[in-house]
Amino acid sequence: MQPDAYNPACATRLVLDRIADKWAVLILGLLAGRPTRFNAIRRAVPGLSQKVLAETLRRLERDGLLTRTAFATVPVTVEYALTPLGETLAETVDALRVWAETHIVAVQAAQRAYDARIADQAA
Amino acid sequence: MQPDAYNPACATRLVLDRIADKWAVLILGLLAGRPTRFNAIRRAVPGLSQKVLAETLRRLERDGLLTRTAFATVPVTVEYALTPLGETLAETVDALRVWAETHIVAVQAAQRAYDARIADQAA
DNA sequence: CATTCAGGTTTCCGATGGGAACCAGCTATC
DNA sequence: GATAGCTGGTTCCCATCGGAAACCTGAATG
Repeated sequence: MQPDAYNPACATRLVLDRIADKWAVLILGLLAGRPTRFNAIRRAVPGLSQKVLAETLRRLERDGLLTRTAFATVPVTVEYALTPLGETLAETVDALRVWAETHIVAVQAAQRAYDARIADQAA
Repeated sequence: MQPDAYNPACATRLVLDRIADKWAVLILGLLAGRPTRFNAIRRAVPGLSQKVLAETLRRLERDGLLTRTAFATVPVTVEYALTPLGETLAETVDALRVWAETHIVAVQAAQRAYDARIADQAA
């Protein structure tokens, strides 16, 4: 079968579903080039709950995008690092973050214009 | 304020949340370069419900990424087309789809390996 | 008169996501 | 010696979200 993200029977759909995720984007961007510990990620991504971080990391690990390494320190520290596969995705996904940061102003202006139009219609 | 997707108080977070969406990725990719009607999008993206399509299109319109044009035909036809801003985003998100289609095999292999490791642990 | 097409909206329900609390193991502090 | 703190999670509960299916308007068609 040819990979085709538009075919719901194609597993590509599942992969896309997994990587088109806000938290995954931020985590991959953060880990790019530098392994990071669980709580360090948490601190770097405010608003991300422990639960969702743990789940997201486990999914990314399962997908072969990052590795989880526990060190027998006290307390135990766990380090997450991108795999080569993960690094290739991080580059791709970081473009999304960059787009958001670059075009935020235009998007917000569009939102205000849209909302004004809607308000006029209602009036 | 500097745009910073890692700051939850920054609106960039909202934009990222909106564009890091499976359906938005597929829709933007589909509309790239060619305006498309509501039901044509629906047929091209199996699994996408009318409700979610309508909602997603309205959000993308509000964000200034596409335009909605109704033609007074019978029955009324509605055409959705990317704005220049939307085109720039479509290029970026399409990279995500391409990545998924390119690396699906590696991801699936990683998943099988992971699941086997877990099964071993349990046994 | 019923069906078909267009582009939606409404209703309902199950899955998902966030917040907060809890847990274990060890240490440093009072 | 009790308490608080660090580590990296897990569990519980509730609100929101997404999907399925039904319904809607309005005109043409058989």
